[in-house]
Amino acid sequence: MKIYNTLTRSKEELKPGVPPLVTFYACGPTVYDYIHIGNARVFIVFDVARRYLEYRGYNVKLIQNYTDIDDKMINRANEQGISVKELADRFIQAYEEDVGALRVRPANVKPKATDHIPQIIELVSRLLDNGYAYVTNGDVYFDTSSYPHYGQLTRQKRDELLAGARVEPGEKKRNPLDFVLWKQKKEGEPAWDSPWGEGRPGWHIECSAMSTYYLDDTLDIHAGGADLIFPHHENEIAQTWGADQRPLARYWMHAGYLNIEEQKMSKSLGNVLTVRSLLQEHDPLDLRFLILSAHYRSPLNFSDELVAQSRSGRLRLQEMINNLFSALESGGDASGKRERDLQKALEDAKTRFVEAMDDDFNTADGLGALFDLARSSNIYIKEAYPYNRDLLEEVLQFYRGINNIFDIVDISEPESLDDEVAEKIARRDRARAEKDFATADQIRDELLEKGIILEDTPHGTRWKKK
RNA sequence: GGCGACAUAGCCAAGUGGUAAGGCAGAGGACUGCAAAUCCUCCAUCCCCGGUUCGAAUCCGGGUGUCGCCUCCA
Repeated sequence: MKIYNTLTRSKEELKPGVPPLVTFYACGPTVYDYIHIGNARVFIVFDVARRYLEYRGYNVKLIQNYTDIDDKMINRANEQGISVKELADRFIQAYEEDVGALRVRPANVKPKATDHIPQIIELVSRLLDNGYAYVTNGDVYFDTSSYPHYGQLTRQKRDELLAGARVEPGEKKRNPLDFVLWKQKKEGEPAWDSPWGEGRPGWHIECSAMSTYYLDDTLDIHAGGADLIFPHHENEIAQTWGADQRPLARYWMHAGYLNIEEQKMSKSLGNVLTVRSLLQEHDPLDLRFLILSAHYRSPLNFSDELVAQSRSGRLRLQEMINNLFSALESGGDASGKRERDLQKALEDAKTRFVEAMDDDFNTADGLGALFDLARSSNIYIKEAYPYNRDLLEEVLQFYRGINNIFDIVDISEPESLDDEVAEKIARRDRARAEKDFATADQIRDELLEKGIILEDTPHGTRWKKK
């Protein structure tokens, strides 16, 4: 299993600290608003990564934090005239709803920054003790000049970073690159007692504190969106080193950007697409499929056309699953060349899928393997009759396993038909046998209105829900 | 200015040395009473110019173009 490590800019063999355990920390949302599709990409991509690692036999412990205290939280809460806590509660719930609809599985631990103030204070104290931080008027800053490797993740030296850095007026930093660990309370802001007076944590510190608290040692994987590389993850690395003289994580994974119609999503362009609004008109599985159709590190350009394409492609897989269930009804124990061909196609797909995913989670290539098997499976169903029931089950079982990672189709036993509909289908079949196509078509239209689509196959009429 | 990524058919997208996966759309055909679903066929010399090599989309050099980061944006 190879993973692209942003730290080394290369693919590396995954070697967890204590296999089969993989400790996985994914940066979670700042809960001040509904998440947008760009956020969703990150969560979906790492959800799939996590599930694939489990598929490969790893025992994944996933931590995903909620940032529930920072400037954005405070500003938004003030705008809305509610407390930061109320804001956080509301959008944590919204997040869980949205991401749940997208079938992202919850993390094992979902810590909030505000629940870990003691750990944060403790970490800041240690940084001060170790000489990596300084206090200015109740603020505590990390001293980037004290950490020689600062810039390693960003691949820039301190002075190079410095060249582009902006200096905010009125700041109490010694150096523009220094960042705040603890922020002194301003009037009307939530605050906690600390050795440096009342205040609140800076943004970067929470992840270092919480990952250390829950996982105790160097993380196997630390993941987030590409825009977190600098400064967020760079700072986390520096902090954790300063406090504990150890790397924060072995592998750094970053998901690429998602743009809208070639443009970055931004409030000023008015092109922010929330998951909530997209779910009004799109099937969440189509969105998942869309995300997985590109490699996670590539930029992805979201558009209505792309959603439509994704849907068509996804429905091809869904239809194939339906075909499998339908064929199972007439499954027997046939065996011959057709069975051998399908068996071969199945083995090929298994191999290719794992090879693709083992190569830094190449989901696009993995999908290719699924489509290839879909064709073979459809050919088998079309040409071989009766079928080999065990083989059909085996194919279905493969897709079940894959879908436990990708989650892009529904694989469940077809519902049983209610008597009224069954009777109508029987009546239509009689009409067709008598070449009374007017009646047959009328019944088909009738059922279509009820959301039931009829398809005539050489082996009888089958139905599906619209 | 510094750092970095990317450039494959109408669209999306794999492929990192051996003569271009897959999906969507499109065209033709098979099947069907008609449909639907499905299957078959067709549809790219991989941004440009050099170089290395028996052989390059894949490696090297030089261009061109697009994008990102250097601001508490995923």
